Amino acid sequence: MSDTPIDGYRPDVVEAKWRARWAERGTNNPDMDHPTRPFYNLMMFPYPSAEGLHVGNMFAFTGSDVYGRFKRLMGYDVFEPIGYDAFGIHSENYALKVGINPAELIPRNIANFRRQLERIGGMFDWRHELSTTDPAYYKWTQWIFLQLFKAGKAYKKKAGVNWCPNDKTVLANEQVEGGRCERCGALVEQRFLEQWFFRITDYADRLLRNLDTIDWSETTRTAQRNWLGRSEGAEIEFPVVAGDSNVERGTRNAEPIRVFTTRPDTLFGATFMVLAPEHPLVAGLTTPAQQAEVVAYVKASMAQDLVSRKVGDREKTGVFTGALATNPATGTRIPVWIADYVLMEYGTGAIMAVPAHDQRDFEFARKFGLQIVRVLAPADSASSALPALSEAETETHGYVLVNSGRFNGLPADEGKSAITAWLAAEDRGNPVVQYRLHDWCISRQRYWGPPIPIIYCDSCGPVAVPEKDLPVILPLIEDFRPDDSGVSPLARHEEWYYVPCPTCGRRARRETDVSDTFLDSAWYYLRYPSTDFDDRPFDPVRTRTWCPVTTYIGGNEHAVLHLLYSRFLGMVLHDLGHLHFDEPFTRFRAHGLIVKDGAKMSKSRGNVVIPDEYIAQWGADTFRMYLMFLGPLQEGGDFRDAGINGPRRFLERVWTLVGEVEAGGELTKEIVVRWHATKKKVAEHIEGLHYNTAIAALMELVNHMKEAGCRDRDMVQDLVVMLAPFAPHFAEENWERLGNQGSVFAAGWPKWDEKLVVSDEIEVPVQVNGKTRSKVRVPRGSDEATVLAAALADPAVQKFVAGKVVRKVVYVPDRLINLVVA
RNA sequence: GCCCGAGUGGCGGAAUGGCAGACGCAGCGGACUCAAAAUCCGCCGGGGGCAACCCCGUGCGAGUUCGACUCUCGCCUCGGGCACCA
Repeated sequence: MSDTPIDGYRPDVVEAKWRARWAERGTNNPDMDHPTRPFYNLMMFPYPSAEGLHVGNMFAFTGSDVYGRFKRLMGYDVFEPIGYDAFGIHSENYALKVGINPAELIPRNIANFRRQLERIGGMFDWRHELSTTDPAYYKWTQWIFLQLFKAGKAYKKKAGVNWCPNDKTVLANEQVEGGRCERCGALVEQRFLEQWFFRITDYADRLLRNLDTIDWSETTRTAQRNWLGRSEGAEIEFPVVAGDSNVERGTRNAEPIRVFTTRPDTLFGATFMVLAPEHPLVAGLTTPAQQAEVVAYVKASMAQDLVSRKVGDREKTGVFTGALATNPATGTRIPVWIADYVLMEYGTGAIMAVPAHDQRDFEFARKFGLQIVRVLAPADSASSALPALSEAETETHGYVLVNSGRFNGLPADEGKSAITAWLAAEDRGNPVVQYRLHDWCISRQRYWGPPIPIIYCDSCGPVAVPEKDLPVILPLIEDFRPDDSGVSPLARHEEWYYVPCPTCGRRARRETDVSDTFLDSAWYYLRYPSTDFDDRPFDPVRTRTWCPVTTYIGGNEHAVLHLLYSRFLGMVLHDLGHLHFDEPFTRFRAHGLIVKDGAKMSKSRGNVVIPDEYIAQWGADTFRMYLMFLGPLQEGGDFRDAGINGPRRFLERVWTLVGEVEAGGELTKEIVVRWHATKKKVAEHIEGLHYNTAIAALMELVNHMKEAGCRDRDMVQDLVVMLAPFAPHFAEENWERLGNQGSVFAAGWPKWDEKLVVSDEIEVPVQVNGKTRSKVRVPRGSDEATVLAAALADPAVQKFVAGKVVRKVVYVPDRLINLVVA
């Protein structure tokens, strides 16, 4: 009986005990007002789905938590908040599916998320928990809208928008994938509706430039650069022929057509022009003879959705307007066409078509029998013989201008600047920078979001809701189903819809659109430190103390949307004097994905793993260690539950080790070196988010201790501290078992002695002709002669050197010696 | 099509241009046990050899180097993003 261990490792007991202690003692709550070394450790907050957090979420949260806990041990006051991104189409669609109001559904989901997040042992400061659906939160989302509205950064315009006929709402361009709704997969159509936009394009240049100043994952920065889509080129004016010929043809409008091109070097090859069907000049240009055809084409292309129009491999279509324009370089008269491959929302909505050097123009010219003139040729080709093209020649490197008058012979890139300069001198064009980025459409004709705080008055126009009247509460309505009208269901709720005008007091109507979920999440990091203030969105002192976010970890699926919008809003709020910084996230790292059987986890694949049962069976600490041991945080890993044994066995071993400690024993030099080296190595690995190798280093130390029969108390204690970021409950319990008071997180990361990190005697591999043949033991820092002598004395080396001449010796101190023989 | 990222044992994965396969899983052998589990010890890329050892080996093909998983060039495959953006 007495030899039965009564203190075996019981994760459930240990974890429940420490969850309660942390809550009771406020272990995870930093001093918000007087931190000595504030560190804002942020993880992208989750959308509280009905299914709960899956293993992929747990991987990400734990990854962020390990880092926060590590920083805590390194002596920082770490603020690690958590909240819920609970508004949006996703929640609403689910609510529609199950027929329960999201206002009822969401709190349930949140409760489940909270339970899971507590169970996994996150170092969250629950005092600052938030949900975007809380009026105390969205009051300030509305306030932010008003700041942008007042600053002229929010505006309303009628816009061709992506309309999902199934979700019955407008979608942002970002929510359309391959012509289909990102959420439901329905084919998206084009509709024209009044929409609210934020002027993010005003910030395109700054959003791009600042990318060089922030410490972000390179993949994320690249994604943002591509999304911003900067191109340099020229805007060029093509006069519409106003002379007799056009008058005869019946063209009434002689306003010039402006085009944007990135290839001014090919100007001499522009043999026709194409306008987008929606282009305002189309009506005026069209000749009576072409009228019927043009009108029919415009109508047909408007009926299409915005997205399927943009599918690149479609057969080209278009019609001739009857008008002619003049190529400003050649003076030639060229026909003006309309075609839907030219998009109104990019550039000027009109192009000069250079079929010889642009594939789209080439296809169009082929189909409609338009002229193709080559104006670039390989520098080494005979100028006389230019064969007909079978596809557009888009290469520029090594190409020179031909058929381009006085620019002939110039390399393409020089031609670009020369022609642009000439156009500018002639006042027919100028250099221009274009961005692919569009303004951010923030309105949604839906129910489950913060109402946009605007009131429409017949006499005063659109009026901002006074800030004292915020929040505009989202009313709880029975029928939140969107309909086909293009108007939010809120319009059907009359006592909410009609309000007195804040300016004149007459009966007016509320804006019924709600704002995009991305607006909620674009500023939540600002709210966290200030959730205890209800009279301001973010307290200036708190914000100055904690922001910008020190380290942000999240998924790369938000590389362009959320992260770009947050940056934009940061810039706006900075420029309006609300923030002392304009980049919200100093350091951002994208975590990888957890895959299951080689495939991304998703509901549709049916391979989503729910962590609860694993945590119940193995404990949160084992599960955390297992997830972190799978692979590098930034790369993700393959979830196979067989491997969870490993970390559990390891924790058991450490548990046993703690029970066997003895103080003051003699330590071998070797084990001391390993001990110090591990303290350093693990810290470095965690800092670099290489948690898998950090854990491996701890395992190695334990293996060596067992091998050496070492049960040194100090060493075991350091081991427990180093385990704390990964297995926090376990570490707390063992810290206590070792006789310590208080939290292990107050202990600080174990100090290492730089002199003891490396041993005095080392093994140097000996290579002969680059192949390792032996190793020699020499004192650290030995010079070449010493190591060479030792190497040559080694029989294993002699075997390969005997009878040969050593031509060269490469010696890398303390690393390797290579003998080159022949 | 363009832009990122990645290809290493049966599996997850390690390796500032310097001992390829750390650490772990699975597997095999052994100890303990009436037995099993747990635990502990050993083996564990392929080929050859009784053995000491030797040869081959990091998606494929070249190259740079005393030395290449690592750098360069050209391919192949997979994952992700963008895409009629002028």
